Amino acid sequence: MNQDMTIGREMTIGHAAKSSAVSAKMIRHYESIGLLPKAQRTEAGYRLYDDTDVHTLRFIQRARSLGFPLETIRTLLALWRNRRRSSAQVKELSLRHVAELERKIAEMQAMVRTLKHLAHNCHGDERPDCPILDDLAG
Amino acid sequence: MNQDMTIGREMTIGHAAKSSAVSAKMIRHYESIGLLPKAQRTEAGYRLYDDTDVHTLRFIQRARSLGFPLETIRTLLALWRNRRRSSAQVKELSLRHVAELERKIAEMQAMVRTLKHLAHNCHGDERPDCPILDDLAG
DNA sequence: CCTTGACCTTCCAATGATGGGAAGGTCCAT
DNA sequence: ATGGACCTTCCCATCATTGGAAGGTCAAGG
Repeated sequence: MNQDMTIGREMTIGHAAKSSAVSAKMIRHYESIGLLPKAQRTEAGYRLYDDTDVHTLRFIQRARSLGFPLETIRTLLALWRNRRRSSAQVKELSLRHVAELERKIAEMQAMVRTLKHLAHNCHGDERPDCPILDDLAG
Repeated sequence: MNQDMTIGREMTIGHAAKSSAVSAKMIRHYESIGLLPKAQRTEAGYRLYDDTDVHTLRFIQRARSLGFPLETIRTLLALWRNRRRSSAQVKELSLRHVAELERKIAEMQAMVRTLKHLAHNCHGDERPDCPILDDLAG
């Protein structure tokens, strides 16, 4: 009687999407690249997800929100599932990702510094003279 | 006698690429999307570039190195060529770009902060316990 | 004259993560 | 039975760039 309400938490892709904050489009995509196992299907071909699947999707979503690339997330998922993992591996992956983020941040900060300097020296009025264009023109 | 050496600075795409630090591939691509005018051609169909073209390519290269997207560079090139431009327009484009860069920087910095915090609390040894995975798993 | 190697050409495809949309099938309530 | 809200697969677009295949051109040297 309460089988549908409390036990069988199977849901269609739209519900799994809302529960995990991962779009249905991306859920299908993750399955297609093997990041998620192939979902169960109804007789009509609809994908079905359970709580475990949603848990995995949330894991992916959180990892994406921290900027991890999907290939790294693939490894993180394997480590998460592996009870004999070493935390050193996870930490290593994370710190490499941090290093990559910091590299990109530094790159962008250099751009910002240069641009602010150039813009600071630009009148920004109706006159055509512009140190920004002068810089770009070499 | 010195026509080839000093006056006719026409060169093939490979030379233009080296002179501008823009790859031949990208020069062709920029032409195909209309960022560069169609290059002159030899009878055999080889593209030919002169100093003005190389100047434009360097402009693009420099703008790319400051992170400007190609569509913005299209506008910057038009302003560069327009003697009646207002420096205000250039400054506006630049500051919008700076704002976008700063937005991305802040986003990445938040990721770095979180990841460093998590990694700091991770033993990073052979044990499986890992606050990073705990966080991702929610 | 012919070969070799370094150029050049166009066209197609991949990257990484995501979104948009078409064409068509399914499910459920009215 | 009809409509609307789902679902399916498939293709395409983004952004800037690179890689490669298949083939043409050019200059130097044997």
